[in-house]
Amino acid sequence: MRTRDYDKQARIKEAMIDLILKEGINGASVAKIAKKANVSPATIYVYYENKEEMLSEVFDECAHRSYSYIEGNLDPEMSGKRFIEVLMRSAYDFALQNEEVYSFVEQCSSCPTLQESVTHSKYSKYVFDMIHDYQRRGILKSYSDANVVNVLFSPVKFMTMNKPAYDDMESGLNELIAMMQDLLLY
Amino acid sequence: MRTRDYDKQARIKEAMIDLILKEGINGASVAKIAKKANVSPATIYVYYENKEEMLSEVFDECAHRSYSYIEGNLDPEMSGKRFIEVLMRSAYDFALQNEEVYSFVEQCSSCPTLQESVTHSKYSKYVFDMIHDYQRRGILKSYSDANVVNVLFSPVKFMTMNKPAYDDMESGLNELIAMMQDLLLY
Amino acid sequence: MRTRDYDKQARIKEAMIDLILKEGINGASVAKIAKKANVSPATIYVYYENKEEMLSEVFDECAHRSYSYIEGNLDPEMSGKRFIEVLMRSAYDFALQNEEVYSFVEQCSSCPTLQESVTHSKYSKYVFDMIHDYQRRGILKSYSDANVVNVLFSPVKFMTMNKPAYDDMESGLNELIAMMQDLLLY
Amino acid sequence: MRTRDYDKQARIKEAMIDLILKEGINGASVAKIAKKANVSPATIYVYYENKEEMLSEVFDECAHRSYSYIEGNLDPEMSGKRFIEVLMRSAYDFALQNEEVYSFVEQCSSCPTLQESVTHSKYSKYVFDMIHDYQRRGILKSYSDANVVNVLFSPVKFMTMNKPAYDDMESGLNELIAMMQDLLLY
DNA sequence: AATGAATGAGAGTTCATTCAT
DNA sequence: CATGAATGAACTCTCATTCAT
Repeated sequence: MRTRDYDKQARIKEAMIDLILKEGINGASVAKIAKKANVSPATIYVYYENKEEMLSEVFDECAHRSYSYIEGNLDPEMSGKRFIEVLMRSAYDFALQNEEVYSFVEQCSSCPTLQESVTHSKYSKYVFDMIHDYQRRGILKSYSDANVVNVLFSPVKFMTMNKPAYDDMESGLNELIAMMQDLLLY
Repeated sequence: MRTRDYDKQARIKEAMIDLILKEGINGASVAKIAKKANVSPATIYVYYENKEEMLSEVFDECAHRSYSYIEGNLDPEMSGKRFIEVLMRSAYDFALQNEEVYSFVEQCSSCPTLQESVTHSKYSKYVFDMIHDYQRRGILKSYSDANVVNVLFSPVKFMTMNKPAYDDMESGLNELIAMMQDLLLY
Repeated sequence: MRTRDYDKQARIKEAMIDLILKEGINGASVAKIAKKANVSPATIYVYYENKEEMLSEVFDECAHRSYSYIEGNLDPEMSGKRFIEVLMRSAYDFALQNEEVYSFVEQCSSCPTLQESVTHSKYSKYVFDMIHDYQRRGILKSYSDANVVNVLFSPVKFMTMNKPAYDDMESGLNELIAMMQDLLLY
Repeated sequence: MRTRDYDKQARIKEAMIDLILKEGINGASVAKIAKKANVSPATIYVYYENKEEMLSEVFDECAHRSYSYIEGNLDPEMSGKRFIEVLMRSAYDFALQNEEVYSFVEQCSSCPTLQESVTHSKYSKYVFDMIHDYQRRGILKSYSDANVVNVLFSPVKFMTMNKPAYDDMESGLNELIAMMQDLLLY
């Protein structure tokens, strides 16, 4: 259990994410966030210059959490096949377990006002380094970075956003992983 | 009585899409839309029950336009290789030429309030039928419908939303097409 | 059963009264009235100059219905005691049976905009004539017209508007009638 | 933080009552009230949740003021005759002097939306206690509470609302008081 | 006579933000 | 640092009414 007056900023972030997920980006007004976080609206402006900054900071943190999770599951020793599987499955699992955060990030990504702050560092250097390594070692086919990342992540994202299209998510994911292993590995 | 002015309705739709794209979904207020369309705010409510209905109706039309464009470029006689190329390139071209509409559709897709009206008929029956046909004729590998559609469309979408990740869009697209031909065809 | 296209004006009046009673005077917008009466908003302006005229005309008719009902129960031959009883009971019965109309009239009475058109002829000449007759014949005490009418009607109105104050309406009314007979008759 | 400005709240209340009386309940829009009270429309929502709450709160206060005034003129030592006179005259005086408030309360009473909050405690316990006392002492006839209150207040109310029916208000009131003394006292 | 379309004005309410303490 | 009060601007939507057929 958290202490009664734990970090205000954390409470604000949480409240914000919560509200965005429950009521959409429009539902997350400063007033509502303040009430949910149990602080005054004015207090929010002690921590953030304005609402846009709030959004982008919270977004960054969410994205970071996501990368960390994926990276935490990776291991430079694993085979190319396993690498692909772990990467895709991690992204998928994270999306399911933290559906909130993921959907929040998605929502921000398509909000024009935020797009600038978003595109930077969308995928972690760590993952790129591993990809390059597998390519150098002749395990991964030498497609362009952008497209490798693209086919590894965008179809997973598609799955989570189009669940109704899939009869069985688990086997759908397995098939997708197999497809990408087939496509990217020698 | 006055007859319904369908040009007016068209102007409203256009103004709406325009504004959403320029200022995001939040920037597209009824008042602004009305001003841009050169009608009174009240007039908008002659054509739409409320703002949500506006969004979803315009969304539907946009989605429809997109499918029509893609379908218009397809031809049952073409080879499997060409089918994949045309499909992906059409989706990409449409996204670029009608960047407005495409991005609008995207934006709506990640707006919680609209998600219900969105998932239905996301991809056209016509395309599914062609896919099944190619599969039956042993040209296309027999992956599940959902995943075939997934890998054909989501990476293209990814491209248009992550342009900065690509040095050269054209060659990026070509590579992507080649990858999918490799993946899906026998 | 009414014929399918019976008098439009009647339908408008009814719809209006209905709406006022169900949703209050503010709930009775021209648009809603039109929809309920199954006519176009514009049609209403064929019959009435504007909304105020509508209100006052409908009000007048309601008031008239009320007087007619009361007058219909009176009979010049009856005793003073009976006269008072019939007058009060009629007013009360009408209020209950036509609670709608009565409450509508009340509501109009306290709407400043309408007060001018209301005060005239609030009580019928017929009733006044009977009162004068009973007074001339030494049956009714010779209080001023205004006060006789006042004590005969306002307490009944009070009852209908303060039902919760009464345990049993019927016996409350009986007592009230007895009181006024005691007060007004020699 | 800024301290609540109770003068501001008072100005809002006053503005509201003022407007309701001059232009009716419909004429008292939030914007107009705000302008008259010299505050921003948004400020009103600092003090009241919504317009309905505004109305009912202001109504309550007005009703309270009215009771207080009447009670202030009563004295347990006075004779039954005097009690009736003071009660009716106070009600009448208050209605005239604070015609605004009184008419406002009336208007609210017949507004369907407010009727719930209105019926409670319409007449003060203090007055009831005095009535019971006079009855126990054999001074006041033992009619039911509801009817005693009814005949003491509703005719006065009638007077103030039907002034044109009276040639001379003062003598009209005197007659009415005499009538009720006659009716209610042994 | 009758109507659906159209509208300017305004309704109640919430917004992101600043002020004063 | 932290806050409730305060706000102008903007929000979605409805109003009574008129227009064009």
